[in-house]
Amino acid sequence: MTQSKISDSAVRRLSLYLRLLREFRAREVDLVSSRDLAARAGATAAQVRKDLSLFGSFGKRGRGYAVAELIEVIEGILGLRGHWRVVLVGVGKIGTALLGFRDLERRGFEIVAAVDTDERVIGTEVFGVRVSPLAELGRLIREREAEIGIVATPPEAAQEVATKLAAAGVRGILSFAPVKLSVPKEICVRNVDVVLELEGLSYRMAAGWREGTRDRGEGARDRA
Amino acid sequence: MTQSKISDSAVRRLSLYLRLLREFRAREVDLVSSRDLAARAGATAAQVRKDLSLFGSFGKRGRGYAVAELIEVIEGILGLRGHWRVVLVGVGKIGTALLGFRDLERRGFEIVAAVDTDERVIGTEVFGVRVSPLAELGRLIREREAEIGIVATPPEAAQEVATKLAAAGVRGILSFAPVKLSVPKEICVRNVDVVLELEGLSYRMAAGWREGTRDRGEGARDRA
DNA sequence: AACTGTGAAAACTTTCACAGCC
DNA sequence: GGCTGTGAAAGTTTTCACAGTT
Repeated sequence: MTQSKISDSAVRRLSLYLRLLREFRAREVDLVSSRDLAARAGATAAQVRKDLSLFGSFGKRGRGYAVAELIEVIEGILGLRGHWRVVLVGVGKIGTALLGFRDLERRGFEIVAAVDTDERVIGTEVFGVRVSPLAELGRLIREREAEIGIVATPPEAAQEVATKLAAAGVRGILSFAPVKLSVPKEICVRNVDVVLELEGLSYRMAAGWREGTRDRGEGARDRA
Repeated sequence: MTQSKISDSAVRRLSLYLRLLREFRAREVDLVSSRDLAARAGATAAQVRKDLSLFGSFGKRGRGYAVAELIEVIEGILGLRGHWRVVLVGVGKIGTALLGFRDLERRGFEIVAAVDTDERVIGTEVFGVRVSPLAELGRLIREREAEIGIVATPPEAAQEVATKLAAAGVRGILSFAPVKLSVPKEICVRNVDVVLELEGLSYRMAAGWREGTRDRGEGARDRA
């Protein structure tokens, strides 16, 4: 059992490159070198080239990469041509923040339905999305063809919600609950966990980060 | 230049183990095996043992790890004995959600001050924390001895805020803005980026995640 | 018998360095 | 001259497998 699977970090970097490329485009730059991208992404030029070469040859030797073209290529790789329809479960503090976060839609993730269990929220409209009772979750997912579910409930409720999402046919779940969700393995799950990130900071602040800092970024690299 | 630096993923797993250990403790389990932890963390038993052995020998052969003791050990490793004082910059949707998120404090991260530029928010109290004008940021950090800054501002403002945080002496920054922050390299930075996570999901949903799924978790492993 | 701690092997990721092209 | 694409080398992380301990 060999490759064919691209590492998580490589995918993450592609997202990053994509964002940077859009900035370049907005500034009407239309050719970038791996070095340009690397400097801004905090990677090395060789890594940028390698990441891209995992999927094909998109650059022009001696010149660089065509910004507009590379944007399309990476969008294709990441599955971002077109919109994903997203259903939100839990309209508490995080859920509300997500509903108000225009970037999601601008980046191709449209929240097409929201549900909650709290009587006081059900029936209201939050940032233009009507909140339905949890019982409607399955129906809403099927009717609106949602493919991604966001879990923004208290941790105790998360597993039950994930099971329902899976049963109703979503293929991906983004969870803000600090618990490991068990779902059929063809469903992709990711977690966002602020406490975990803060603990990561804490570790580096307490222990490392003095010496041994692998400084990246600006410095000249690649054929130094 | 060799080791001595523990990988990010290992640190992340330690956080995870810590959380699981606390659950075990709440259920009055006082001895766990690497296998128990692994099953719940989505790792392998060997990995749990290796992660811990990077820092010392904390288990009892033939029995397992003492829950209470291991909690203390990991808290020590992660720098979580005692509280970190945190300053929040940006009391918009995300900032407000963070202020209302009691888990932060329970996990040792106390928000001791919050600032914003919006006149309508300045002077109000949000979940018990008074919001001050941005101009006060430096003074507040010094007076309240904040060591971590959270950046929850629009992306355009993030770099400027980060520079101020650094100048005022924080040693760690957690940023929700989708930009690479440049700060003196002794300051540790982490990003939380929901769009990036969704794009990661998108990639797996579009491309992989069919075959090649390295299923983990439940399955028997280690000395199989 | 159950389980840890750990060297050694395997797998994977990053960096190097250079041939090839514009 | 400047820059990509890529094998090969170096480095890192994960897994294996077993000696050692209770």
